[in-house]
Amino acid sequence: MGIAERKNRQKQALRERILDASRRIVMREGFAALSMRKIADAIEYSPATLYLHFASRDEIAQALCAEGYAQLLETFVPLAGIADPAERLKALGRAYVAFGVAHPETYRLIFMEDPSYTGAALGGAAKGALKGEAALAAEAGITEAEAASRDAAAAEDDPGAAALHIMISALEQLKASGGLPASTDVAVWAEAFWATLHGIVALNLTCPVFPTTSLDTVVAVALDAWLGAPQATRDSTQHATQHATQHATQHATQHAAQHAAQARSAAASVGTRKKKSPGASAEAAAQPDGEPAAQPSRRQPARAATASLAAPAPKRKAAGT
Amino acid sequence: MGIAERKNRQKQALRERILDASRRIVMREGFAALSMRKIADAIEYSPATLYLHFASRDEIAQALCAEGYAQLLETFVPLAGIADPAERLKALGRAYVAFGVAHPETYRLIFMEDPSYTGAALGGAAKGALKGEAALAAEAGITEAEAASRDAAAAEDDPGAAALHIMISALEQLKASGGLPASTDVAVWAEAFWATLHGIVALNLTCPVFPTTSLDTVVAVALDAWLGAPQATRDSTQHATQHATQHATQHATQHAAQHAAQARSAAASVGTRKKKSPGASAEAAAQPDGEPAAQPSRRQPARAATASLAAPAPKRKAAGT
DNA sequence: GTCTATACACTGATAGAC
DNA sequence: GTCTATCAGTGTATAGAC
Repeated sequence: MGIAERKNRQKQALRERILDASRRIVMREGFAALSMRKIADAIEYSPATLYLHFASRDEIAQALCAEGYAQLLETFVPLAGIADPAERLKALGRAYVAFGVAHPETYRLIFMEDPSYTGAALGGAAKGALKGEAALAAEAGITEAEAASRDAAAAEDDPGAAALHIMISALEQLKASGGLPASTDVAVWAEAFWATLHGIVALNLTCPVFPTTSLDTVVAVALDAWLGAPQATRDSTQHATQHATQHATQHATQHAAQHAAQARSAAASVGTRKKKSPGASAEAAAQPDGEPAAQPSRRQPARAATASLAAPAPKRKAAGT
Repeated sequence: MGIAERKNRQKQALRERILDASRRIVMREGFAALSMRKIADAIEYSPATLYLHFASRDEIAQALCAEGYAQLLETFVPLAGIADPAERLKALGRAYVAFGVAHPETYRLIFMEDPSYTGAALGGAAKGALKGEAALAAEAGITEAEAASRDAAAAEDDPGAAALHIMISALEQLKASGGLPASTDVAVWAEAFWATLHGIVALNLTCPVFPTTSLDTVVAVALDAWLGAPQATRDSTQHATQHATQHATQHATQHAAQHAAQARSAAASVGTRKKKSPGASAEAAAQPDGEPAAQPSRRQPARAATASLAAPAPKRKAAGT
């Protein structure tokens, strides 16, 4: 069956080329600029060929989403080893925001574009993760290391669920160690916490005046609100929600940022897209390096100064112009 | 100059008709389905005519955004009268989420679609609002009633800034009355708080598995995290972030929901859009009532059960199919 | 089985005739 | 002021060549 295998390999290779080209287009021009014709031009095939490998543009987008989830998970995994659950959650939160800011197009695609995209890698499994598998594991006395390895195993199946798992188990441990009231509903708490992080990233990507000061400061305030001030033992202050806006959390932020930055070298994009430029796609395909040649974006000067990580957001609008 | 005035009136009338038709299309089929041709069909003019009143589709969208901001502000104004600043902030938070869930297409358009839309009504004025005008007012000893009337005055100019103002002044009062540490940076706190609310709404509109339980519960947890448990005086508990997940906050939630629901009668939408149906737009235009004839959406059965307010989210994807 | 060429029904936007 | 005709683009479907 060598022939069949070779054909299969070729098919997979073409599929990979399609995804490569798509990824490049999305990162260069934003998801809205991703068109079947553009992909076809980039890989030098006819548009119809794409449909032999993907049923629709949406399916390509979902494949890219799966990659994005895996990428986000990679950002989380090394942080799962942090001993203190509260610190671990904070590190995860910072890494989450850093990821969204460092890879705006990826984040947009995964969490802000379409429910079918978001659900693609966050379907039933994620629901299971939120519902209490972790709770059972924690109550059974599973160690952190064991939990981490189980997360890693689950990662290949469903990165989204795995990422959730990392957070949930930290939460369970925090609760078990008295860091949270026993009455806390872990699933609800986790969702609300996630929503906070998502809100910060989403507003940063969408709202021109957010944040007015520093993104790190906002993140620090949010983490303190949810997890208490860092160096206090959390029973010495009478109002744990606030205090210490920009203290010792800084180094951890930088660590997370570093990690996120290395996961994928700077997602740059074009502020003002060219109108026509025939052959631009072919040129892109010829470029061997997958990542873009950083082209400075000055869409919102205030933004560049305020975000600690490079986070240009292209005007994503394909259609005809 | 009676002739000129009449012409001006006619021009304004057509502009209004364009916006009316656009609003209807967005609420029926989602923003992505808003096309110039569809609007033109609805008002029975040629597509080119639209460009005499709006420079582009984006400009129409921005006009719709301005309406949406005003609508959101209307939801806030009556809540500005709540005496206790903490309760006021909670009511505002609940109203915000309720608004987003009740008017998903409006919310999407305003806060999740495009930075230029979000910035349209939230430009420099909002930045000013966050920067400390409110702080000065509060320190000068301005009463709540006076502040509210000033907000109302500002509303016509910039609803977005006015809405922010309402929140910021509540925050200032809370801080002044000792509800927050003196070291709190009000602008940062407000942004982080807003991000939490936005995250809840945005995930609810985008992520199929959010929330796994009840939206109200998640909101309650988030409000407690930021503002402390409701009936405690906020210094009796050693860890104020948690406690009381679903206690007495319920009646207030219902109040907010009621208000949001009355502001605009149920934003319904179409789950699976028809493929062609020539004449559908004209039919829509003929319908005198601006609001849609509720057409049940069963996109995500879990969603309908989980959200306490009607929140169908159409598959927003125009393009050709 | 793989792929291309062609076609269809759309999109936003514009030039120019009336 | 309004419309017709048109441009350059879109996702997708299908007939038919290899």
